Amino acid sequence: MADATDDRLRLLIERIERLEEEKKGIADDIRDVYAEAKAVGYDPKIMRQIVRLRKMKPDDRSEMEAILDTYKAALGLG
Amino acid sequence: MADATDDRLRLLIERIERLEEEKKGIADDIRDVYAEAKAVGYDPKIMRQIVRLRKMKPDDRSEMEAILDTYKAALGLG
Amino acid sequence: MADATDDRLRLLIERIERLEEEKKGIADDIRDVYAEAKAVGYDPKIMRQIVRLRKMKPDDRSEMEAILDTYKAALGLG
Amino acid sequence: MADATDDRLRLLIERIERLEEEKKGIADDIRDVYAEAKAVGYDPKIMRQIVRLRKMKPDDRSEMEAILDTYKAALGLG
DNA sequence: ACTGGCAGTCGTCTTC
DNA sequence: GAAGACGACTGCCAGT
Repeated sequence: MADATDDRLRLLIERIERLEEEKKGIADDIRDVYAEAKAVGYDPKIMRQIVRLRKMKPDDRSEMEAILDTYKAALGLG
Repeated sequence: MADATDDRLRLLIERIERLEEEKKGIADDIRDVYAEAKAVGYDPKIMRQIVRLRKMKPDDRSEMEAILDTYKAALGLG
Repeated sequence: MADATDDRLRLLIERIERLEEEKKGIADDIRDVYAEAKAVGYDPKIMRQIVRLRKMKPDDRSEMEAILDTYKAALGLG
Repeated sequence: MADATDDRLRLLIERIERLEEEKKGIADDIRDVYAEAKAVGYDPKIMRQIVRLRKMKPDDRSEMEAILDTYKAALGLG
């Protein structure tokens, strides 16, 4: 028995699955770019840090880095 | 100084950032579908389990469920 | 210069680090138990599911499983 | 029916559960320390970065920071 | 093939 | 109460 309710759920699930596939495709593309970067000598892990930093608003980033420096100084992490 | 090397890195980073944006867009869409499902009475958490189960190959799923039942029985999780 | 403020931060950090070490020790122990279980033929991944199920209140678990069955039926995931 | 096999599985599960509880206790303690630090004016998020940095071997950390600076310069993240 | 490291996902907590 | 952000955990992938 597959009534209207079943179909509604099925439709929602299928939309999600389609979107998940798309998302996976993009994620794979990202992975490829990092691999390509690594192949020409860049460090993927540090590139990820860069991406993270660039995501921040400049002022927030500056402030964060200033505090970080303070803490590092306090702990002898020069 | 922005030489060719710098540009290569910048290009790679920008490709990644563009892809990350696309990915986030898709993720937001997925979130919306779950929200819509919840609004009509479905349980999003359980829907996620369904999506996970459907991702598996049928044989693998059957086997997994069989083992799970065995373990549940062994522990009185009737 | 290491004034009182520095020391306060340092002390907090060191307490955290000590606790993190303890936590890692426990996590390693857990990993060992799963490895031991695997060595005698149990499936660690499914054991994790069992642990998750046992964490739930019995009534919540029953209800969840009932809904899950309904959804599975609706999608032909017999 | 609870034969020897069942008991072996049960025993393993129970050991895991006990360890999980301990782990959760420690995690809560860590959370408390961060909360305490925040209460006296420290930034927990940045403290976590410090903890991460201190976990690294000094040479690795220096090298990582050097590369990071290079990349930041290349991207105008002064 | 296995172990360790990393990224992505999931759940929690805080904020609005 | 819901939404958004953050941190923790699990699963996956690469390296050995």
